Amino acid sequence: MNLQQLRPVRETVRCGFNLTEVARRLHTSQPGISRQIRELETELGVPIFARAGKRLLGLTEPGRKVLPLVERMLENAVNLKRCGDEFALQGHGTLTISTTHTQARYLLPRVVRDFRQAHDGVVLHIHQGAPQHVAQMLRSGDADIGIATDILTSYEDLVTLPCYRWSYCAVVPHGHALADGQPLTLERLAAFPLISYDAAYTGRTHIDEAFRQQGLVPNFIILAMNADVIKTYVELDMGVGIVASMAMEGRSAGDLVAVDASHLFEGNVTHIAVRRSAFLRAYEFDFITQFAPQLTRDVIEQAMHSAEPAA
Amino acid sequence: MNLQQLRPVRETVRCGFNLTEVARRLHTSQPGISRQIRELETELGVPIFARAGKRLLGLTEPGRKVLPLVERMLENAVNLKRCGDEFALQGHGTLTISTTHTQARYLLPRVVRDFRQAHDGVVLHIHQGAPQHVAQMLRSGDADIGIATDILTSYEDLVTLPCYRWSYCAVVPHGHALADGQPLTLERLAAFPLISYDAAYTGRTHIDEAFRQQGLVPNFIILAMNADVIKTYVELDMGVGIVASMAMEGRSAGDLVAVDASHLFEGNVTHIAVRRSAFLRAYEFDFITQFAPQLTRDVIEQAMHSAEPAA
DNA sequence: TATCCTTACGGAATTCGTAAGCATG
DNA sequence: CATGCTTACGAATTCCGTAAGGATA
Repeated sequence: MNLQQLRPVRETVRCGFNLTEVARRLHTSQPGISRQIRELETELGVPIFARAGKRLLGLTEPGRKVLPLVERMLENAVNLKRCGDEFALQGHGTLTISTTHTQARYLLPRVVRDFRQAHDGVVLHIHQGAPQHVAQMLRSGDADIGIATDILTSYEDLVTLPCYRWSYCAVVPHGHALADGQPLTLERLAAFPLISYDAAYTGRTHIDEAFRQQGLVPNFIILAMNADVIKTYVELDMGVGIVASMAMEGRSAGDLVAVDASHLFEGNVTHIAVRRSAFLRAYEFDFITQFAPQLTRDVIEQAMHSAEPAA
Repeated sequence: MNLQQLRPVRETVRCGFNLTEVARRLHTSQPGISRQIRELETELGVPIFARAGKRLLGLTEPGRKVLPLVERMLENAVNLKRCGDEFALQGHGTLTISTTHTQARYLLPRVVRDFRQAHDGVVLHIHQGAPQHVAQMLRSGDADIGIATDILTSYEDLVTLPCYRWSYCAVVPHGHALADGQPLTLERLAAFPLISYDAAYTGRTHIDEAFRQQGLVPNFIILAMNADVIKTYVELDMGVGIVASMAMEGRSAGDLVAVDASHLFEGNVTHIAVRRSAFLRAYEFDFITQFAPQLTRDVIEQAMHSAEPAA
């Protein structure tokens, strides 16, 4: 058996069973891929892929059983390499974070600054995307650490740790009727055209839920993907923005005013996640602890090695 | 990286860092071993073994970190192969049980008979040894399933499941003073020369403990490794035997009489164990369930995938 | 001096890419 | 006929065992 034979198998599934594309992705020839797959199949004694004539259709029953083991194997190989690198490169390395806009824009800068100071040999990649994209990057091994709200909790192969709780605030232009110092209510909010996050993002469900429970129908006129866009439209006086409160920290001095709305909507919890079976390098532990101080190395390791809280 | 490079590393540790012996054990040449180790070290970029000149002394610090990953990798390779075999051989295969004498002699026969009936293509190996030997065979991958009392509980890489509780009985020749129908007491027992298990076996600690707590000093004249030996000496009228009660089931009709002692000594629990990261074939689940009906496939899988009950 | 690891070298086996073949939508 | 997988073949590489070398107890 050979690790060379495993990569094509994993990639074939990811590429929708098109060997030509697998070859392209793995930078090798298509017959090579074809052969390695068949070699593994002969060695294991079972067909992994279902074929119609010369075309691959999907996984066979043994294939479905074998695939997770193949993936585990490949992940172990990466872990082994990483473990070596940690000592070999002594603090140098790469760290890929996948996260949503809100985190990347408002929470990470401080953490990243401190992290760079402590680990100036580590090259940091920060990917930004929708929460489910974050999860996918983590699971495929394209990212080491994922930071997002909610969504990450549902995957068994990820370990998801709560970091902190946050809530929303309304954003209005200076002198707006809602900035009169009176406490905000859902009724008052619903009277204005609203601008907030698109449904796929940042716990929008909690916003909708709050209005629904009060029997109110909010008038969302723009659904944006991040707070910067929302604020831009608010500045154009197109409506009242509802954004994560950290997007307005230290911003009330500008043209916009933040009005606390934490009592109106259920709070969201930002989570940080890693692959359960990943080998974390020392600086990865450091990063996580810097992002959420209560998540010390011990806490993280314990969470990774313990089971799901009721699967 | 290559699986060929990993095996020598694991074996080197097991052989006490003697490459010549590693080569012998892996049926290859010594320079080959030497090279593969160095190749892996170069690829990882760190030395795995500490060397004094040309001699290997032990693991380096990176080596200690790398070793468990190497072992996991090799185990995964075995799992993958097994997974294939399960489909390819359709019910054929091998099952290696490592267990203590008491289990092998008195409990397993019934289970093995039923198992063979259900899986006549599976070749069954039954190894017998001391409890710690059982654990060792399991951990090294030389056995698939281990059955023993107590000891197995302490390893993190093993999943240990309780099967049933048992206790002791005294064994005396027909017409012996202790076979008078009166309930047995520790005092009465201590008055006779005793024959029981060697300290390394089958929960001897509970026997010693019971006497100690009553301030009695039992007079053990023979410490044997299994009940058959003990019974032989009892038949020669050399003393009173104390054996696991299942060793006397359906035996009171012979020359020997069993006298219940379950109220005198704390009960022992027989455990069944597998490697936590093993891939269990269908017939392995079957075997376990046949040995302990409450251990269904679901129960076993849940235990394997969940964490230790407080590490 | 015996043990034990490394280096050197050459033959064997494996690997891999190109080119051609063939089935299918 | 375009796409997609397999087969065929030859070059390049890798692998591996034998033999010699050198260090250490």
